[in-house]
Amino acid sequence: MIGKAANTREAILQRAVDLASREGLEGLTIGRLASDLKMSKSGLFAHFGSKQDLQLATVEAAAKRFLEAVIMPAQSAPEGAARLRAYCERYLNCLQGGLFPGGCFWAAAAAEFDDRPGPVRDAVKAAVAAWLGELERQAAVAGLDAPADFAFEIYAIGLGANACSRLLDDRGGFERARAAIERRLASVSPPAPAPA
Amino acid sequence: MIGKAANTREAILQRAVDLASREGLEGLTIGRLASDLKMSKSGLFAHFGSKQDLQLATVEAAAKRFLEAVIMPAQSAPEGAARLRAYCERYLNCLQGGLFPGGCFWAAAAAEFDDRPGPVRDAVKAAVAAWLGELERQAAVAGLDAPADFAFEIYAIGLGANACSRLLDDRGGFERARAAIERRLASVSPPAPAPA
DNA sequence: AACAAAATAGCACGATCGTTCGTTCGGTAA
DNA sequence: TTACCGAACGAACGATCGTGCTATTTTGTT
Repeated sequence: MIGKAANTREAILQRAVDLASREGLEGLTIGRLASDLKMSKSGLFAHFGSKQDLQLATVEAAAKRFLEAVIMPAQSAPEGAARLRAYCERYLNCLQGGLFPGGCFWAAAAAEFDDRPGPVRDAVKAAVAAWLGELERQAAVAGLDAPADFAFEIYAIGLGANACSRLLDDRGGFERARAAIERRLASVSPPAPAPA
Repeated sequence: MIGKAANTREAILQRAVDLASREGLEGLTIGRLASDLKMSKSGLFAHFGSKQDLQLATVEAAAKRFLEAVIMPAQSAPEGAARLRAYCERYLNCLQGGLFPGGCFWAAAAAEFDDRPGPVRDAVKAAVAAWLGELERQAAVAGLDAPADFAFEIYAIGLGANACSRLLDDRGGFERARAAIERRLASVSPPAPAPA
């Protein structure tokens, strides 16, 4: 046993990601988080030292959750169009399945911190840029003629689907997103065959 | 003259829209707003009666600003593809030109309130739905085969361009957005001729 | 110029924010 | 058993939040 602090910290961060996806990284309050976890404010606070450090750790935990739910499971698909399909399908499934209970963490964090310079913004920006970069890389492998344009559109469609379902209560946005993505991929790779 | 309160209220709301586009509708604080305008908190507060009413009035003022900068000027273009082009061009120009100094007010408000039931969320939702509805209507007039899908994509691309420029500091997102939109419109209507 | 009404300021309240401090508890090592 | 150390706690700090009250100033009407 190397210390139970790590476990506690992990539990705090999982809850923090959930809370932040609903209330935002700023609306994520130490008192609220502590009472949710039945801890004292000060006991929780001691794990981080400042609210900004808590926010940074929360962003990191959200990135890990996204990585494990979307990126890693898709690594079994061959690079290129197939992996792009795996990424998009998993991303949309995660939105629908509630990977983040308050809607896409990154959409919320991006909107909240895009105008607040500082380490938190930098961390969010790095995570989103990595996602866009990976999309672009796979698009290049797939042979799309403008990989950066494609990555932009995929990213935008994800934002749209998230907003559609969360704000407008229109779950149909997911299907529209799937169709829009498939429309672009079909030009370089035929759609996956229907299961037997 | 029926009272100068209306003028003061208007000045407050203009500043409130600016502030909310940067800090969010919740980060929009009465004290901050008052000191920005060199007013007392209570003097400002008296115009609204509650923070929620201030937020609702701010949403309304943002809708008016958007209407006057994007919707109304485009009414001179004939309905259909031409008006869609006018909408999109004006929307993107407004993002670039700083109609809202903190990036698209609606993108920020949508992300912030999509999980907070209440009158503010309803107002934001209504405004976004109206924008989407108008896009869909014009897409139908233009003869696109799936107007709702088109409206969704336009909306998503707007969100993407906003995030791209605000979070990623990539102004190129605007050009990508223009290209993506034109790609869809070109199928039913040739691009506008280059000026002589 | 006097007066009523409207608009703004001043002040204080309870609550909550992030943060600090001193203390207590539980487990490990000597 | 005793000494110790990391983890969590409870109380409190100053600041700021939204929100009431009561003056005071400004405005429009006579």
